[in-house]
Amino acid sequence: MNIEQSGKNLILHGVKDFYISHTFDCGQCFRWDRLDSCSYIGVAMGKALKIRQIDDKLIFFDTNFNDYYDVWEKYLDLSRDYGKIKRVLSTNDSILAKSVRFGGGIHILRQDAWECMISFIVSSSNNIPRIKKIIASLAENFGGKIEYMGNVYHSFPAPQALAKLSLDELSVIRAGFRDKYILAAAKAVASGRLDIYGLDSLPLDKAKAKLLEIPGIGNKVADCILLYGLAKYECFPVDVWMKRIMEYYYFQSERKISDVVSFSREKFGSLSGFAQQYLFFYGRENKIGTSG
DNA sequence: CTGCAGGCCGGCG
DNA sequence: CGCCGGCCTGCA
Repeated sequence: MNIEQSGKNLILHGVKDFYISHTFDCGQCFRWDRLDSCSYIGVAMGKALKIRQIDDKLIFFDTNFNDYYDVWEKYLDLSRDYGKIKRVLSTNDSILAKSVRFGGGIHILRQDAWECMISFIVSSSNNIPRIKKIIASLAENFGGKIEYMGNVYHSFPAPQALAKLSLDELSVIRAGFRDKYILAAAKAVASGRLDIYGLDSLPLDKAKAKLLEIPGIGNKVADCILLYGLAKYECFPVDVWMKRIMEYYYFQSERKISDVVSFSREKFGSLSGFAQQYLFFYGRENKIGTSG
């Protein structure tokens, strides 16, 4: 992989095991919008970015080396050897082998843990279009302005910016019953009671217990925060979709969510989170479980 | 118009 | 413990 500046754009050549369409459409993030078949625009880590992929070439529009190395390389997880992960997961597992072939460009984004926490609180009993709308509204109303390529975008608001709001002020984002959870989470982080960015240095069980103290965060939401925001790759978040997908491919009958989680973590070990992403993308794109 | 969406919480047996 | 109804809102 080599990188060059071309005018205002940055171009990465020789990209392997990464496709933006796989990565942005496998359910882990909510702030990227598809512009056309090979381009997306989004906001992450306080920066806006338009990105285009043509085969093994990635174009970062209006970006410099500093932003690439400080922000995007880590966020997009571009320095990890996904080829190795895919080989290990594909061994002796024909379902995963197919999933990996199908969604071979998936990366697990290293998202901001705080944004991740609020995003997955919002995801509870909700659908993706509305989740995206609520998070966009949160940023537009309470986040900072970002000027980029002649347009204005908005960063995800800081904990302090949300913690000082009343329920009434927050109601503009139309989050419904989740509004009180958002405020509680913001207050916990803003006050220092929850050191969200320090959780990655704790053992998994300790970190998870801390998250579960926040109202609105249960087992599934906690696993999402740990996996997508805190790089705890042994997590295997199971929502209703993953439950159906695992039942369809591995059990051929119904299982409790807790049993699906323990089975998967036992089977996939430290690569559980990666396995979950490949299976989720494969199952959903093949419409597994869309009607029972 | 009823039903329901990428869960969580609280009450009950 | 496990099970189940209710929850905001928007959209089919």
